Amino acid sequence: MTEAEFLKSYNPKVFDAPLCTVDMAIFAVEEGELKVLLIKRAEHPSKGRWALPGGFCDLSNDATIDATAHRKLFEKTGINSPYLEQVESIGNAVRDPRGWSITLLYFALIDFETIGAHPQSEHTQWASINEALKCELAFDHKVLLRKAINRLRKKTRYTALPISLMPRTFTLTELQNMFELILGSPLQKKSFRRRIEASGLLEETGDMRATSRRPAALFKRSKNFEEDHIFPGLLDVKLEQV
Amino acid sequence: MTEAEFLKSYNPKVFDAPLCTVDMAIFAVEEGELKVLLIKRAEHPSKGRWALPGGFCDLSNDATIDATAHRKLFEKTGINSPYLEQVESIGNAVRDPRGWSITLLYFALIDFETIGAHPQSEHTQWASINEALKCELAFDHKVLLRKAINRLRKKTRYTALPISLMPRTFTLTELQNMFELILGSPLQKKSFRRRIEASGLLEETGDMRATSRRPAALFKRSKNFEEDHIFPGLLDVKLEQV
DNA sequence: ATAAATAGTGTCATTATGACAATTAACGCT
DNA sequence: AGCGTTAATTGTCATAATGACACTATTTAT
Repeated sequence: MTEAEFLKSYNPKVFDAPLCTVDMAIFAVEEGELKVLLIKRAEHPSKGRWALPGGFCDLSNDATIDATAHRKLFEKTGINSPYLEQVESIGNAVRDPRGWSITLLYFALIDFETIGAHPQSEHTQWASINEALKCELAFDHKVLLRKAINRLRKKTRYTALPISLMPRTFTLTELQNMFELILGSPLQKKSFRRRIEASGLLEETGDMRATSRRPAALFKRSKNFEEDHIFPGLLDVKLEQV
Repeated sequence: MTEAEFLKSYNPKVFDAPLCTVDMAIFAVEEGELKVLLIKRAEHPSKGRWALPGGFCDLSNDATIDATAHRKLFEKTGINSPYLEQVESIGNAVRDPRGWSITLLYFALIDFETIGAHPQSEHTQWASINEALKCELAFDHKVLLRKAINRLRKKTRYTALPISLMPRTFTLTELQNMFELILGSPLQKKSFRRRIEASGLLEETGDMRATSRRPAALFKRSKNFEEDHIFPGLLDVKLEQV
């Protein structure tokens, strides 16, 4: 039998296949808090529970699983090009009452200022991490959320990832606040600035942020910006794993 | 409708689900070369091509995707408890001619000396990384192999992962050779030993390796061994990404 | 005994971060 | 204009970890 003949006679439905979904932890910062987008499930199972946005791969419209993730993100936030990273895939017989299921977990980092909109309604909320982890989330989404947060925290110790949560321009103090917010502990101002400057990831815009005190220089991503730039040393904080 | 009623009437087969497989890059070292296990495909598609070992999740026997990975590893190597890590999931419409498919990519690190057997036959070979990447591997397995190798190399710069490729006891020089083999560049003996010693991951067995020259102290994993121990600094090598 | 080879150590330089003080620039107030 | 307050920015030294490289130690072969 040739491969062409084999494929002609192949029926993918004869084997049991797991349910396959993409779930996303979409992070943003608002009012000095790290928040995650939650959707209230409109249908069974887990109807009425808060959940991470997600859904099935649409085989006829999504070319890749990343496309599915981008589509989900766009449907919920209107955002096209966020920082998007695959965290891990979790699959087992018990996580979804409909049957053996696998989810591809992503996280996205977005920023309200460049986007403008942050939908909030009866069925959509931006919950702070602590709030979200206190909820009874749908399925195993609490586990998923923990994995996403832990990944974000871990990478914040040795990469420049949190820059992707910032608006187009920002001050170094604002950026440091973002790092501290994610890590949950304060950083040394001087060390932080040295790191950032040595990385060459940012450049001054020339403008200043007008505040009630001494104005701060505004920075933006430079030509050679890469969000997961790896610093030569780890930031010395003890992470609380959630 | 209650959730129970919903589930009763739910048919997972009405939606098109992607094919879902687990593929593994199983690494081991032999004769000073980093090798990966390849299987010659017995069936269509890609019949006759070399491929990474893998296969479908067996929903009735595997409780989790990690169980599938462990099962595949055991089937091919007889090994039960290797270092096993999920690398990434790759899914798209074109990687498998049978249709939209997702693979969950893992890599495993094993060591021949503790295991004993390294199957090699007409249908099974341990190929050096360079050989394997020169082959026309089945499906997108060349891409998968690259991803697995790059992950291994990257983590070797800041973790103790390669210890999992070593036999139960080994000398520090042998361990350094392993690191150098993976990284593709030489390391400073002193720096390397300092790092390892400071980590507390290893302890001396008290025995010595008898060689034709000065004997070397044998080490083994200590109580507090953890394969992905993170060192405070990056090894300073420029990685060639494959 | 001596050379060769590999194991293991000593030492200083370099790089990066931690700690913390000092300086600078703006604002509001008197 | 001068002063206090606040936040931005820089200076300086200590500490930690790696890089470079030389030196010592131990074994075998000759």
